[in-house]
Amino acid sequence: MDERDPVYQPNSFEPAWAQRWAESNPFHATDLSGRPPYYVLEMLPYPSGALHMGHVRNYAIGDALARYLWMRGYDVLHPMGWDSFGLPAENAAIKNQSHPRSWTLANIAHMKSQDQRFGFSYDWSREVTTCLPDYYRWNQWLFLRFYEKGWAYRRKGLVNWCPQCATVLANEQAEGGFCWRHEDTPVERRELHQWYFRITAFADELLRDLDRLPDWPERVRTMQRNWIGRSPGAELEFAVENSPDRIRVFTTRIDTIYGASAVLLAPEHPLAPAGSMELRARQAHLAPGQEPEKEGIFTGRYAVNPFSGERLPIWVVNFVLMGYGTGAVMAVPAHDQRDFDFCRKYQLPIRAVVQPASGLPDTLESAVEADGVLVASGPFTGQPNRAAMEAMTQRAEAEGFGKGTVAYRIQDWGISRQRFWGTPIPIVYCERCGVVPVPDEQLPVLLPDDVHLTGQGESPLAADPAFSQIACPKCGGEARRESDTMDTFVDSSWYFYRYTSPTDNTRPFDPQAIQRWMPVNQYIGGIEHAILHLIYTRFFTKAMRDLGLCQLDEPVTRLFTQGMITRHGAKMSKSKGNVVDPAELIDRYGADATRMYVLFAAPPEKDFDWQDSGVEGIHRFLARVWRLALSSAPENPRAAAEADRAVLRKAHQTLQRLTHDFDGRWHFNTSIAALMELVNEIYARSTELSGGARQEALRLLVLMLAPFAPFLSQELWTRFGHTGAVGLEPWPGFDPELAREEAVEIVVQVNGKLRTRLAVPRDSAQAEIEAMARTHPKVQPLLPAGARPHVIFVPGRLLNFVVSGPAS
RNA sequence: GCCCGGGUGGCGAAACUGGUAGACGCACGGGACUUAAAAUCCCGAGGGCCGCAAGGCUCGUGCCGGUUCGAGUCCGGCCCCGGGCACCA
Repeated sequence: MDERDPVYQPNSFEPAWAQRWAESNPFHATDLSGRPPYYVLEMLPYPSGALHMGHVRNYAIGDALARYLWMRGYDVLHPMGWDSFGLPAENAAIKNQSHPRSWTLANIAHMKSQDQRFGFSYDWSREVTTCLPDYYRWNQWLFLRFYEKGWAYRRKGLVNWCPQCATVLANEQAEGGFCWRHEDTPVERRELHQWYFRITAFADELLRDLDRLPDWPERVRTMQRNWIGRSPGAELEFAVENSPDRIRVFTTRIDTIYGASAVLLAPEHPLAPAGSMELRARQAHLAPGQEPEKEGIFTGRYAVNPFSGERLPIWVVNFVLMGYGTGAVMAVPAHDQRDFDFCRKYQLPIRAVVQPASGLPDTLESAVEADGVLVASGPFTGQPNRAAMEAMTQRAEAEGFGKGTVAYRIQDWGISRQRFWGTPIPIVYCERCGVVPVPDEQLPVLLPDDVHLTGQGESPLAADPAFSQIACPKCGGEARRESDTMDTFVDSSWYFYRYTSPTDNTRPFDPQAIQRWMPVNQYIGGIEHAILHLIYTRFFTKAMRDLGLCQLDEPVTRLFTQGMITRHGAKMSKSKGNVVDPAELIDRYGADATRMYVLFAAPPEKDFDWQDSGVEGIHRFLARVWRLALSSAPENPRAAAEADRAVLRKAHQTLQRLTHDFDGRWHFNTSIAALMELVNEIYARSTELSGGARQEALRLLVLMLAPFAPFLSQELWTRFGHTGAVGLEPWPGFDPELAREEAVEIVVQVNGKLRTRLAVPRDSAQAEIEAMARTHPKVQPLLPAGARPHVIFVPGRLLNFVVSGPAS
């Protein structure tokens, strides 16, 4: 290499370091050291084949933080693993006539090597792969504990079915009536036996504890609040005329019951007459989010208002949901807009029973949902409606036809999937004994090695007699294994507990390791997991706590949601052809430049649009550092103390800014900008700098680059003659004395308008500055002679003369 | 419709508690080096107007208004973009 003009060629040294790190695993959390623990976690990826830019952004953020924390003296747990069950592996297996495992493990190997090529500081000794029996046996074990508690149960129910996936979807995965993987495929409803996790038992706590997560983004907490959807109200029983049937109705507005005009049933309601589903069929082909016209069919039957004794016609309508409340409501058109629209269309009576302070119009043109005083409400007339709610609920309870209750939008989590590549549900069905859990000592229930996947029809495991036909663990008689597998969101609900003791083969995790590492100090991932994964994992924590497995209420203290990377204004996708492949960028610019660019382009929480030319700029910057560090320093006989001071001042100011950025908002774009400024300063002063100052500035620069450009900083650190990992060096402390600016620029304003700037020594007194400013040719003519203008002085910043009247 | 974000040069952005708007970078222009180019190093640059020039004046952070000596930042109203939820009784 030419000593005078060293050329920055990252690919000449990055791979060697990557390999060395892969072998020596320098960033392993020790459990033993005196350092305080810190758990930095990035969401584990699905091994789809190769890293994409979204991964790179996620990991570059986490890695900068993890490396910084190592340098700050923490014992950092920074693990990585693979969310490796799931449908794409099955599809690939069908295509390649192979086992899903081989495709999955090959992808993992490749993506792991990419992670290593990027220099991410993962502790690879803790790698967790969810599709391996070592991991999924604990899914099964946890399932059995849940089963014992009644939190895992089986029932027949209407489920969301995606014809593309050929499997069931959780409600969370079927939002808006479309599959989360196949956004154009409408979800069908099927009735199947399914296993459920009783997440609703924790709904209240999941909601309440959101208030104990101040370091989660408000956005995520709001989304979870809405998703849980708690509504306090009352459940009331309506008798049906000439029938023993009862209809249970849920309402949040019991106060309006004297204004009820009808009882409305969802088409799926057990008392809805045959043919009611007709109403649903007609709304099946609407785009998501489109509300169909309200429609109903009168059943010919009547219910009795338990408060007024009034006869109310029973209708089946298309706008009542079976999955919420009781699947039946009372229609109070005067005080609910939906009921209003419906009753007006079918000419049912509309009677107001709550009069707001502003009064009621003669004819209602829309529902009145405001609070007020009850009218025409029997004995409750004249009461404020809020107070009446309580009184009426009490009466319903006293007379035994109702009670106060709370409805939730969230429903139990259906976890059964009719797929092969997932955790087998450890249950056996015996003709004699019924549902029999697999005994712990028979775990894991292994997935068979020889499979014939077709992608057609029912569950692949059901079709495999070697798997499904077994002896009952209880009576030894003929029995059948459950052939469904678990939703992969089960796998990701507790994987980060496993990182703390990944090789424990006696239990899912070691409570002592949990004690040291959990909760996760900092979790980093995409906003798309705001509800699914992040609710499930909170649920698991609470359930495991109640099982005595850990003592945590919440799994994650701080959550950071990174922004999306788009290109040409759209999310990167193969079908749009706007994908940028990280591997190509490494070939061209190296790993350092690639990961540093995604941090430089925008603050990490913001979306940003990919600019191809941007990486080039970072590459140029790193090359500039390279040349600066490795060119032989010019002999500077004229070395000036002033230059030395200026450069060291800049270096310490940079340190201050970086430390601040890391400890605060993580605006790494400005951290990197500060590093660029420092480099510019060293360049500008290089001919007047003493050797010692130059060396010290470069030392600080290389240490500060370590969290962002680990390869370059390690290479330079080594070439400077140090041994060992630069990433484990202590983060330099900044010296406020050195960082302090000696001269400041004071802005001089007249009436708030900038007139001039004065360079003054740092601690100049106001009187001194004021005297200079008054006589300044730009200022003096604007000050009325003889007058004493009001002066506003902000030390170190500005001086403002306030003169009344026109300033000329 | 409801709930969050967000609107600043040609572009990505910066401005932390109200105090120099546009740091840093991309793209661009000029210069140095070179036979030449690339690379590199240095310089320039928000718009408009005036000036041969040094320089000066003026407008400017989506729009309208307010508070303040002073507003990108605070308050009120509106427009636009992105995201989430959406018949939840």
